[in-house]
Amino acid sequence: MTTDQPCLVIVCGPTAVGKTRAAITLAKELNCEIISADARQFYSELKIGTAPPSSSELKQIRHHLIGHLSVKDPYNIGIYEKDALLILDRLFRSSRFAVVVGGSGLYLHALCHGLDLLPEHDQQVREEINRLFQSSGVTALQEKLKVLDHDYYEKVDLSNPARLIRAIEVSLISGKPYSSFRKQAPQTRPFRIIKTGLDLPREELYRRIDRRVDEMIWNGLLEEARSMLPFRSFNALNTVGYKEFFEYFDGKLSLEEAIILIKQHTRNYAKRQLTWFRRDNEITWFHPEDVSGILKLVTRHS
RNA sequence: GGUAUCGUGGCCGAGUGGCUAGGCAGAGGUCUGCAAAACCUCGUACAGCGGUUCGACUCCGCUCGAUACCU
Repeated sequence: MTTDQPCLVIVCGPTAVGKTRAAITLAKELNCEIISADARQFYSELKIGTAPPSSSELKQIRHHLIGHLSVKDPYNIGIYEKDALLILDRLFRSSRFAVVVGGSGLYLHALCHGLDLLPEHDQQVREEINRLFQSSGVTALQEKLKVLDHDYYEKVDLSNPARLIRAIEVSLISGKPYSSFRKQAPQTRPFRIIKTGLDLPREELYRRIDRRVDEMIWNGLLEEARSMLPFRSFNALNTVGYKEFFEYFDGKLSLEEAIILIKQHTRNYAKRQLTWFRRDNEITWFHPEDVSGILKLVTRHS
Protein backbone atom coordinates (compact mmCIF):
# COMPACT_ATOMS: atom_id res chain seq x y z
CA MET A 1 0.00 0.00 0.00
CA THR A 2 1.56 3.27 -1.05
CA THR A 3 0.32 6.79 -0.83
CA ASP A 4 1.79 10.22 -1.16
CA GLN A 5 0.38 11.22 2.20
CA PRO A 6 2.89 11.64 5.00
CA CYS A 7 2.75 9.21 7.85
CA LEU A 8 2.32 9.71 11.58
CA VAL A 9 3.54 6.91 13.77
CA ILE A 10 1.95 6.76 17.21
CA VAL A 11 3.84 5.12 20.04
CA CYS A 12 1.62 4.68 23.08
CA GLY A 13 1.57 2.46 26.13
CA PRO A 14 1.57 2.54 29.91
CA THR A 15 3.92 4.70 31.91
CA ALA A 16 7.47 3.40 32.40
CA VAL A 17 7.14 0.80 29.67
CA GLY A 18 9.97 2.36 27.64
CA LYS A 19 8.19 4.65 25.20
CA THR A 20 10.75 7.44 25.22
CA ARG A 21 13.64 5.22 24.23
CA ALA A 22 11.70 3.31 21.61
CA ALA A 23 10.41 6.53 20.08
CA ILE A 24 13.89 8.00 19.80
CA THR A 25 15.29 4.89 18.16
CA LEU A 26 12.34 4.88 15.80
CA ALA A 27 12.65 8.58 14.94
CA LYS A 28 16.33 8.11 14.16
CA GLU A 29 15.51 5.31 11.76
CA LEU A 30 12.75 7.31 10.12
CA ASN A 31 14.86 10.45 10.20
CA CYS A 32 12.09 12.51 11.74
CA GLU A 33 11.10 14.47 14.84
CA ILE A 34 8.97 13.63 17.85
CA ILE A 35 5.84 15.23 19.31
CA SER A 36 4.82 14.39 22.84
CA ALA A 37 1.34 13.29 23.81
CA ASP A 38 1.97 13.35 27.50
CA ALA A 39 -0.25 15.77 29.38
CA ARG A 40 2.21 16.19 32.23
CA GLN A 41 5.48 16.50 30.37
CA PHE A 42 4.20 19.79 28.95
CA TYR A 43 5.22 21.54 32.14
CA SER A 44 8.77 22.82 32.27
CA GLU A 45 8.89 22.73 36.09
CA LEU A 46 8.08 19.02 36.30
CA LYS A 47 11.44 17.75 35.16
CA ILE A 48 11.86 14.74 37.42
CA GLY A 49 8.44 13.47 38.40
CA THR A 50 7.01 13.15 34.92
CA ALA A 51 10.00 11.35 33.43
CA PRO A 52 10.40 13.43 30.28
CA PRO A 53 13.28 12.63 27.92
CA SER A 54 16.66 13.53 29.40
CA SER A 55 18.63 16.46 28.05
CA SER A 56 20.96 14.08 26.21
CA GLU A 57 17.96 12.35 24.67
CA LEU A 58 16.51 15.69 23.67
CA LYS A 59 19.77 16.48 21.90
CA GLN A 60 19.58 13.35 19.80
CA ILE A 61 16.16 14.05 18.33
CA ARG A 62 14.15 17.22 18.22
CA HIS A 63 11.11 16.97 20.51
CA HIS A 64 8.00 19.13 20.49
CA LEU A 65 5.46 19.94 23.19
CA ILE A 66 7.74 19.02 26.04
CA GLY A 67 8.31 21.61 28.74
CA HIS A 68 6.62 24.26 26.62
CA LEU A 69 4.31 25.34 29.45
CA SER A 70 4.48 26.49 33.02
CA VAL A 71 2.34 24.76 35.63
CA LYS A 72 0.65 28.14 36.00
CA ASP A 73 -0.46 28.24 32.37
CA PRO A 74 -4.00 27.33 31.53
CA TYR A 75 -4.06 24.61 28.92
CA ASN A 76 -6.44 21.98 27.66
CA ILE A 77 -6.85 19.29 25.13
CA GLY A 78 -8.43 21.58 22.59
CA ILE A 79 -5.36 23.78 22.50
CA TYR A 80 -3.19 20.70 22.40
CA GLU A 81 -4.99 19.40 19.34
CA LYS A 82 -4.36 22.66 17.53
CA ASP A 83 -0.75 22.92 18.69
CA ALA A 84 0.09 19.40 17.63
CA LEU A 85 -1.60 19.67 14.24
CA LEU A 86 0.23 22.90 13.55
CA ILE A 87 3.59 21.36 14.34
CA LEU A 88 2.78 18.27 12.31
CA ASP A 89 1.89 20.39 9.34
CA ARG A 90 5.28 22.04 9.57
CA LEU A 91 7.16 18.79 10.05
CA PHE A 92 5.52 17.13 7.09
CA ARG A 93 6.79 19.82 4.79
CA SER A 94 10.28 18.44 5.15
CA SER A 95 9.71 14.87 6.23
CA ARG A 96 7.50 11.97 5.26
CA PHE A 97 7.32 10.83 8.87
CA ALA A 98 6.67 12.08 12.36
CA VAL A 99 6.48 10.21 15.63
CA VAL A 100 4.01 10.99 18.37
CA VAL A 101 4.79 9.40 21.70
CA GLY A 102 2.81 9.53 24.89
CA GLY A 103 0.54 7.86 27.37
CA SER A 104 -2.37 10.29 27.53
CA GLY A 105 -5.04 8.36 25.70
CA LEU A 106 -7.51 11.19 25.34
CA TYR A 107 -4.84 13.47 23.90
CA LEU A 108 -3.83 10.87 21.35
CA HIS A 109 -7.46 10.45 20.46
CA ALA A 110 -7.85 14.19 19.93
CA LEU A 111 -4.80 14.30 17.71
CA CYS A 112 -5.72 11.28 15.61
CA HIS A 113 -9.47 11.67 15.32
CA GLY A 114 -10.32 15.13 16.54
CA LEU A 115 -12.76 16.37 19.11
CA ASP A 116 -16.16 17.86 18.45
CA LEU A 117 -16.23 21.62 18.35
CA LEU A 118 -17.37 22.89 21.69
CA PRO A 119 -17.90 26.40 23.02
CA GLU A 120 -15.00 28.16 24.71
CA HIS A 121 -14.35 27.37 28.31
CA ASP A 122 -15.73 29.96 30.73
CA GLN A 123 -14.06 30.16 34.10
CA GLN A 124 -16.97 31.92 35.77
CA VAL A 125 -19.51 29.36 34.72
CA ARG A 126 -17.19 26.60 35.83
CA GLU A 127 -16.75 28.16 39.25
CA GLU A 128 -20.46 28.61 39.62
CA ILE A 129 -21.07 24.92 38.96
CA ASN A 130 -18.26 23.97 41.29
CA ARG A 131 -19.88 25.98 44.01
CA LEU A 132 -23.16 24.22 43.44
CA PHE A 133 -21.39 20.87 43.70
CA GLN A 134 -19.61 21.89 46.87
CA SER A 135 -22.74 23.14 48.56
CA SER A 136 -25.29 20.63 47.35
CA GLY A 137 -23.39 17.58 46.12
CA VAL A 138 -23.78 15.31 43.11
CA THR A 139 -27.53 15.11 43.35
CA ALA A 140 -27.77 18.82 42.62
CA LEU A 141 -25.60 18.30 39.53
CA GLN A 142 -27.73 15.39 38.43
CA GLU A 143 -30.91 17.41 38.73
CA LYS A 144 -29.42 20.33 36.87
CA LEU A 145 -28.21 18.13 34.05
CA LYS A 146 -31.55 16.38 33.83
CA VAL A 147 -33.12 19.71 32.97
CA LEU A 148 -30.38 20.96 30.66
CA ASP A 149 -29.65 17.78 28.70
CA HIS A 150 -31.96 14.89 29.28
CA ASP A 151 -30.35 12.68 26.64
CA TYR A 152 -26.94 12.90 28.21
CA TYR A 153 -28.44 12.49 31.65
CA GLU A 154 -29.74 9.12 30.53
CA LYS A 155 -26.41 7.71 29.50
CA VAL A 156 -23.77 9.49 31.54
CA ASP A 157 -22.18 7.97 34.61
CA LEU A 158 -24.28 9.88 37.11
CA SER A 159 -21.93 9.37 40.00
CA ASN A 160 -19.02 11.06 38.26
CA PRO A 161 -19.08 14.77 39.17
CA ALA A 162 -16.39 15.64 36.62
CA ARG A 163 -18.57 14.48 33.73
CA LEU A 164 -21.69 16.12 35.07
CA ILE A 165 -19.92 19.41 35.63
CA ARG A 166 -18.51 19.41 32.12
CA ALA A 167 -21.86 18.68 30.52
CA ILE A 168 -23.61 21.33 32.57
CA GLU A 169 -20.88 23.82 31.76
CA VAL A 170 -21.16 23.35 28.01
CA SER A 171 -24.94 23.43 28.09
CA LEU A 172 -24.95 26.61 30.14
CA ILE A 173 -22.39 28.44 28.02
CA SER A 174 -23.95 27.52 24.71
CA GLY A 175 -27.59 27.49 25.69
CA LYS A 176 -27.86 24.14 23.95
CA PRO A 177 -27.68 20.62 25.37
CA TYR A 178 -24.18 19.24 25.64
CA SER A 179 -25.16 16.13 23.73
CA SER A 180 -26.11 18.23 20.70
CA PHE A 181 -22.41 18.92 20.22
CA ARG A 182 -21.37 15.34 20.53
CA LYS A 183 -21.30 14.23 16.92
CA GLN A 184 -18.45 11.87 17.62
CA ALA A 185 -17.59 11.86 13.96
CA PRO A 186 -13.90 11.13 13.47
CA GLN A 187 -12.07 13.81 11.50
CA THR A 188 -9.98 12.93 8.52
CA ARG A 189 -6.41 14.05 8.83
CA PRO A 190 -4.12 15.00 5.96
CA PHE A 191 -1.76 12.22 6.97
CA ARG A 192 -1.79 8.49 7.47
CA ILE A 193 -1.74 7.20 11.04
CA ILE A 194 -0.07 4.05 12.23
CA LYS A 195 -0.77 3.23 15.85
CA THR A 196 1.64 1.14 17.82
CA GLY A 197 1.51 0.27 21.49
CA LEU A 198 4.20 -0.97 23.82
CA ASP A 199 3.50 -3.41 26.60
CA LEU A 200 5.24 -5.77 28.99
CA PRO A 201 4.03 -8.53 31.26
CA ARG A 202 2.28 -6.83 34.15
CA GLU A 203 4.79 -8.00 36.76
CA GLU A 204 7.69 -6.66 34.80
CA LEU A 205 5.95 -3.36 34.13
CA TYR A 206 5.25 -2.95 37.84
CA ARG A 207 8.88 -3.72 38.67
CA ARG A 208 9.99 -1.07 36.21
CA ILE A 209 7.62 1.43 37.77
CA ASP A 210 8.95 0.76 41.26
CA ARG A 211 12.50 1.09 40.06
CA ARG A 212 11.82 4.30 38.19
CA VAL A 213 10.18 5.90 41.21
CA ASP A 214 13.28 5.05 43.25
CA GLU A 215 15.40 6.70 40.55
CA MET A 216 13.22 9.80 40.66
CA ILE A 217 13.76 10.00 44.41
CA TRP A 218 17.53 9.72 43.91
CA ASN A 219 17.35 12.44 41.31
CA GLY A 220 15.67 14.84 43.69
CA LEU A 221 11.94 14.46 43.22
CA LEU A 222 11.37 15.44 46.84
CA GLU A 223 13.01 18.81 46.30
CA GLU A 224 11.24 19.33 43.01
CA ALA A 225 7.92 18.66 44.76
CA ARG A 226 8.88 21.04 47.56
CA SER A 227 9.55 23.79 45.04
CA MET A 228 6.07 23.20 43.59
CA LEU A 229 4.35 23.59 46.95
CA PRO A 230 3.22 27.18 46.21
CA PHE A 231 1.46 25.91 43.07
CA ARG A 232 -0.17 22.83 44.53
CA SER A 233 -3.66 24.07 43.77
CA PHE A 234 -2.96 24.20 40.03
CA ASN A 235 -4.27 21.26 38.09
CA ALA A 236 -0.85 20.45 36.71
CA LEU A 237 0.15 19.45 40.21
CA ASN A 238 -2.73 17.06 40.61
CA THR A 239 -0.19 14.49 39.58
CA VAL A 240 1.25 11.31 40.97
CA GLY A 241 4.63 11.96 42.55
CA TYR A 242 3.72 15.45 43.66
CA LYS A 243 0.45 15.17 45.50
CA GLU A 244 1.80 12.39 47.73
CA PHE A 245 4.78 14.52 48.69
CA PHE A 246 2.49 17.46 49.40
CA GLU A 247 0.79 15.26 51.97
CA TYR A 248 4.17 14.39 53.38
CA PHE A 249 4.97 18.11 53.73
CA ASP A 250 1.61 18.49 55.45
CA GLY A 251 2.67 15.85 57.95
CA LYS A 252 -0.10 13.51 56.87
CA LEU A 253 2.27 10.85 55.57
CA SER A 254 5.73 9.66 56.50
CA LEU A 255 8.35 9.81 53.77
CA GLU A 256 8.24 6.03 53.39
CA GLU A 257 4.47 6.01 53.11
CA ALA A 258 4.57 8.74 50.50
CA ILE A 259 7.05 6.81 48.39
CA ILE A 260 5.05 3.61 48.64
CA LEU A 261 1.94 5.51 47.58
CA ILE A 262 3.70 7.09 44.62
CA LYS A 263 4.58 3.61 43.41
CA GLN A 264 1.07 2.29 43.97
CA HIS A 265 -0.60 5.23 42.28
CA THR A 266 1.74 4.97 39.34
CA ARG A 267 0.81 1.30 38.96
CA ASN A 268 -2.88 2.20 39.16
CA TYR A 269 -2.33 4.78 36.47
CA ALA A 270 -0.53 2.33 34.20
CA LYS A 271 -3.45 -0.05 34.51
CA ARG A 272 -5.94 2.66 33.54
CA GLN A 273 -3.82 3.54 30.55
CA LEU A 274 -3.85 -0.07 29.43
CA THR A 275 -7.63 -0.22 29.81
CA TRP A 276 -7.88 2.79 27.53
CA PHE A 277 -5.49 1.56 24.87
CA ARG A 278 -6.68 -2.03 24.86
CA ARG A 279 -10.03 -1.17 23.37
CA ASP A 280 -8.45 0.64 20.42
CA ASN A 281 -8.05 -2.16 17.94
CA GLU A 282 -6.14 0.00 15.50
CA ILE A 283 -3.16 -0.40 17.80
CA THR A 284 -0.55 -3.02 16.94
CA TRP A 285 1.30 -4.14 20.05
CA PHE A 286 5.05 -4.57 20.43
CA HIS A 287 7.64 -5.32 23.05
CA PRO A 288 9.42 -2.06 23.95
CA GLU A 289 12.70 -3.43 22.58
CA ASP A 290 11.16 -4.42 19.27
CA VAL A 291 11.63 -1.20 17.34
CA SER A 292 12.55 -3.21 14.24
CA GLY A 293 9.11 -4.78 14.43
CA ILE A 294 7.57 -1.32 14.44
CA LEU A 295 9.75 -0.34 11.48
CA LYS A 296 8.57 -3.33 9.50
CA LEU A 297 4.97 -2.37 10.16
CA VAL A 298 5.67 1.21 9.11
CA THR A 299 7.39 0.29 5.84
CA ARG A 300 4.62 -2.14 5.03
CA HIS A 301 1.99 0.58 5.39
CA SER A 302 3.66 3.66 3.99
C1' G B 1 7.52 -23.39 83.04
C1' G B 2 3.38 -19.89 84.89
C1' U B 3 -0.19 -15.89 84.12
C1' A B 4 -2.70 -12.59 80.83
C1' U B 5 -4.29 -10.82 76.18
C1' C B 6 -5.02 -11.90 71.28
C1' G B 7 -5.44 -14.89 66.52
C1' U B 8 -11.02 -12.10 60.97
C1' G B 9 -9.96 -12.61 53.14
C1' G B 10 -2.91 -10.33 50.19
C1' C B 11 -2.77 -6.08 54.02
C1' C B 12 -5.41 -2.81 57.55
C1' G B 13 -9.73 -3.09 60.33
C1' A B 14 -15.08 -3.19 62.71
C1' G B 15 -18.52 -6.63 64.49
C1' U B 16 -22.73 -9.91 66.08
C1' G B 17 -25.41 -16.54 68.76
C1' G B 18 -28.90 -16.75 63.08
C1' C B 19 -29.58 -10.79 59.15
C1' U B 20 -22.58 -11.89 54.03
C1' A B 21 -19.09 -3.93 57.82
C1' G B 22 -15.70 -0.91 55.54
C1' G B 23 -10.89 0.75 53.58
C1' C B 24 -6.34 -0.35 50.82
C1' A B 25 -3.98 -3.48 47.43
C1' G B 26 -5.21 -6.59 43.10
C1' A B 27 -8.39 -7.59 38.66
C1' G B 28 -11.86 -5.79 35.04
C1' G B 29 -14.32 -1.49 33.00
C1' U B 30 -16.08 3.81 31.66
C1' C B 31 -13.93 7.90 29.10
C1' U B 32 -14.88 14.41 23.89
C1' G B 33 -11.26 20.78 26.73
C1' C B 34 -8.78 19.61 34.62
C1' A B 35 -7.16 13.04 31.72
C1' A B 36 -0.72 11.11 35.77
C1' A B 37 -7.87 13.48 36.32
C1' A B 38 -12.72 11.75 37.67
C1' C B 39 -15.82 7.56 38.13
C1' C B 40 -18.02 2.23 38.07
C1' U B 41 -17.97 -3.25 38.98
C1' C B 42 -15.73 -7.66 41.43
C1' G B 43 -13.82 -10.91 47.27
C1' U B 44 -19.03 -15.16 52.08
C1' A B 45 -12.73 -14.36 55.51
C1' C B 46 -13.13 -15.34 60.62
C1' A B 47 -6.01 -20.31 63.32
C1' G B 48 -6.98 -25.94 63.93
C1' C B 49 -9.80 -29.87 66.32
C1' G B 50 -13.70 -31.17 69.42
C1' G B 51 -18.11 -29.70 72.36
C1' U B 52 -22.73 -26.78 73.76
C1' U B 53 -26.94 -25.18 70.58
C1' C B 54 -32.35 -25.92 66.15
C1' G B 55 -28.06 -22.77 64.53
C1' A B 56 -21.26 -20.53 66.16
C1' C B 57 -17.10 -16.44 63.19
C1' U B 58 -19.43 -15.01 67.90
C1' C B 59 -20.16 -19.47 74.03
C1' C B 60 -16.90 -23.72 76.34
C1' G B 61 -12.46 -27.07 76.16
C1' C B 62 -7.98 -28.58 74.06
C1' U B 63 -4.02 -27.80 70.41
C1' C B 64 -1.05 -24.49 67.64
C1' G B 65 0.77 -19.48 66.95
C1' A B 66 1.71 -14.23 68.44
C1' U B 67 2.53 -10.60 72.15
C1' A B 68 3.25 -8.90 77.20
C1' C B 69 4.52 -9.76 82.07
C1' C B 70 6.28 -13.21 85.89
C1' U B 71 9.73 -17.19 87.37
